[in-house]
Amino acid sequence: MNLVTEQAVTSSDKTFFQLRKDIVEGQILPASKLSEAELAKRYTVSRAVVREAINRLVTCHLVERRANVGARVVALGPEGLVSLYQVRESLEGMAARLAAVNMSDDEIADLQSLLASHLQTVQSGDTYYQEAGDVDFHYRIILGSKNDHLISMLLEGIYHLIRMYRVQLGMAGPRVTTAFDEHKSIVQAISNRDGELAEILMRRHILYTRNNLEKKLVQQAV
Amino acid sequence: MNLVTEQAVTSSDKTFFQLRKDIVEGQILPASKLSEAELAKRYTVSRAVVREAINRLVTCHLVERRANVGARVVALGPEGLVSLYQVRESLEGMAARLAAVNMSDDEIADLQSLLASHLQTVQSGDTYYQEAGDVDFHYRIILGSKNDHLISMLLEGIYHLIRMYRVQLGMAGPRVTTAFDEHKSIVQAISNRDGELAEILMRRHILYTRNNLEKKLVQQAV
DNA sequence: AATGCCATTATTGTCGACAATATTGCGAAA
DNA sequence: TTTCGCAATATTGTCGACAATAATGGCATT
Repeated sequence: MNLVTEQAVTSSDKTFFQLRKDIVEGQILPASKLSEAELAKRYTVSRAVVREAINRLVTCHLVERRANVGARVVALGPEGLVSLYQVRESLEGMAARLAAVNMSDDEIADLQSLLASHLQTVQSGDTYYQEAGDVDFHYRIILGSKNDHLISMLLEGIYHLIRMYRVQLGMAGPRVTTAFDEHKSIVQAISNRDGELAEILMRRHILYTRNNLEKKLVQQAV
Repeated sequence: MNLVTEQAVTSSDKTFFQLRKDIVEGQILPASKLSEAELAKRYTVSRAVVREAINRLVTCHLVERRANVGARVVALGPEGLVSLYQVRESLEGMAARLAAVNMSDDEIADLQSLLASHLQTVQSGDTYYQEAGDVDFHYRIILGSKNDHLISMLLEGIYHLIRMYRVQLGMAGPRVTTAFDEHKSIVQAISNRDGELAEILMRRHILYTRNNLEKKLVQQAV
């Protein structure tokens, strides 16, 4: 299966994608139980395909399963968010380092033009596509690492969990202009083929994002 | 399921562990096909449990599956080893950083005594337990990070793949005394609660190990 | 009234059979 | 002879039913 254009070929794939979507987007609430029989009825498939879909969700760390008891959607806590961002900082920092070495000149040019279009968006005050743009930016660098292990861990593992947090905490993400400057310097480092700097900047960028999220989390708790 | 003391409760668990063992230890060769029917006969279980076991192996990146075609044990190449070690360097560096903050004083004391016992082993010229000792060292630091995502990625993901490589390349691992000194300085940084240094040293340590493996790989190719 | 035990019930784990898809090998046409 | 297409075969995907295990509730005992 391709990592980016995930296309569902089997019935189990579709159920998996559907369930993942429902969980990440909050249709199915955290800590809720996933009954195999019930889901089988809901999606009009056999219990076997639901089972397989659930197993895949387990490997994404989106649900947890106990033998002979059942599967529950993970419960999100502040510690979970922190630990997730620690892993993300580590992996995506390495991705930036590798991207600086492994991206082609064309890919870097594309990345720069993406950045330019983001600048336009920011200046026009349009905030709607901001998150999508941010995701696009990070995706390109991750893919630019050309490291399959890294790519799959980030794109089919961590990123869905992070999206789930974002939806759950109801944050479309502020920090637009400052984040843009950070993106800009990362691209600069990559186009200079300076992997070490790219890694440092990417890690800082993610750390700032995390701090920002935690701040919001505290506000929300009050 | 506990991450360290993995105990098989279900039939599918046992089959999974058995298959993983057979693959990692080379009983089942890389790039060989995993026929569901054949394995079901071999282990005297139903095809469903074999299927589930194979799916779990897929998530460990030990086998690859294509829809309607089947599953094959991954083929190991030099690039794969490099990309694996890049991920390991990144994650385990972060683990060391976190361990410096999150390990208890008792755990650090245990780590130091482990190091002392390793010194004894090295001085006595005994090389047999060297690899086990090395694994034990790294495990403690990984667990010391107290980050569940990090722990599961490393211990139930990457480490089995690395073991597979080691077995496949037939290297019990040299570099005993130098590696010991590196371990020593890492422990020093951790007991000083210096996370930043611990991360740098761990990353260097893993990079050296990788360079050493690559050298062996080239020698073998000649 | 509270607690511990046992039967009941519901849910998950396992199985064998059938359906759908990919591979293989044969034969026909260029 | 080579290549294309089709039929035969083998393997995977899906299904419903049964077995095993855990959660539930009532009953008896203290």
